[in-house]
Amino acid sequence: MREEDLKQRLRARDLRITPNRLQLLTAIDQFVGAIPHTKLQADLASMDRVTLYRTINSLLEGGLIHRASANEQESYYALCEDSCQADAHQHQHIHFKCDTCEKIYCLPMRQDLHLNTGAFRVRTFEILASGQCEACASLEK
Amino acid sequence: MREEDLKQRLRARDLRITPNRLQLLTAIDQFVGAIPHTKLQADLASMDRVTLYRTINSLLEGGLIHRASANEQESYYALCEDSCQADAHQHQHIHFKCDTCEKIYCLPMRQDLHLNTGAFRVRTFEILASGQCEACASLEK
DNA sequence: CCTTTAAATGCAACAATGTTGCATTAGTGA
DNA sequence: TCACTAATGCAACATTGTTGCATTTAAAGG
Repeated sequence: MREEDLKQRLRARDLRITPNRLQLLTAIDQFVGAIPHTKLQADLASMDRVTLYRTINSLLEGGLIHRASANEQESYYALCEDSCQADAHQHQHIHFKCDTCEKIYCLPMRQDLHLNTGAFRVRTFEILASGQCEACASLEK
Repeated sequence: MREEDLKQRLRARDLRITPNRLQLLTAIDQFVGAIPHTKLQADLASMDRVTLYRTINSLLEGGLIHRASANEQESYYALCEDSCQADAHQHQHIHFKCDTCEKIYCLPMRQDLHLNTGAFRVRTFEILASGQCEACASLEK
């Protein structure tokens, strides 16, 4: 994605354009799949550790990125779609962790999932899946 | 659940029966929904912090309990169904977090979910949902 | 019931992860 | 260019999770 596009996204959410934010967005954007926090910290070593946490938070609150869980301690981050609203993320996608390469992918949901949960009213949901990704599967053949 | 049942589960997995393990299982069993780690630590304050971590790990590996993610840092734990195998947990259920009371519930899946993920081969999955639970919904009326 | 042995426990120290306060710097609108 | 507020860096702290090691204990066999 071009830097101008990233700047545009920041402006759209009334977030100031700073070198740190652009660096962070670029790192997230260029990584295939959702990027682990530790990788961000390694890649953006020039940025203060605390600033990284706070910058991530700003972008989360602004709805530019979202956090992908993975049934572990570590957090992963990915860019949001344009359609995401800051207050009501509709991530109708699957966070898929490959058992082989350990990357986290954000896959689109190809069907409308209706969770039949009786009297429990579902507002949002997220699916964590694991298995083997396309790339690793084709390597095995 | 009776203590004898809990002991039986430990025996079935070749895990020694100790007061700590029984305490931990009882705490998890009696809590409505999946119990947060911090709550375990508070309830089992007599148990060493490290021992708690190790005991949880033993029970996880033995397949007596499972971890429920919740798009946050904190881990939650719940008893497994009898059908769970230690090596291949098939938790075809939904981890539902109530926005109001913040409890985590393990809801059964009432339908067979087929995740259409193309060349990505799904081995296991977990669904994290949030919204309003039955109890909180009925209080509002 | 006693002995033996490996597993479980408690404690200390450490490591990793995340947070808060505050002084300084920098982005943005006037 | 100025003024104002948000963003940053640094130090300190808090929380969460891990490792090593000496001691205790569950449970199997005589």
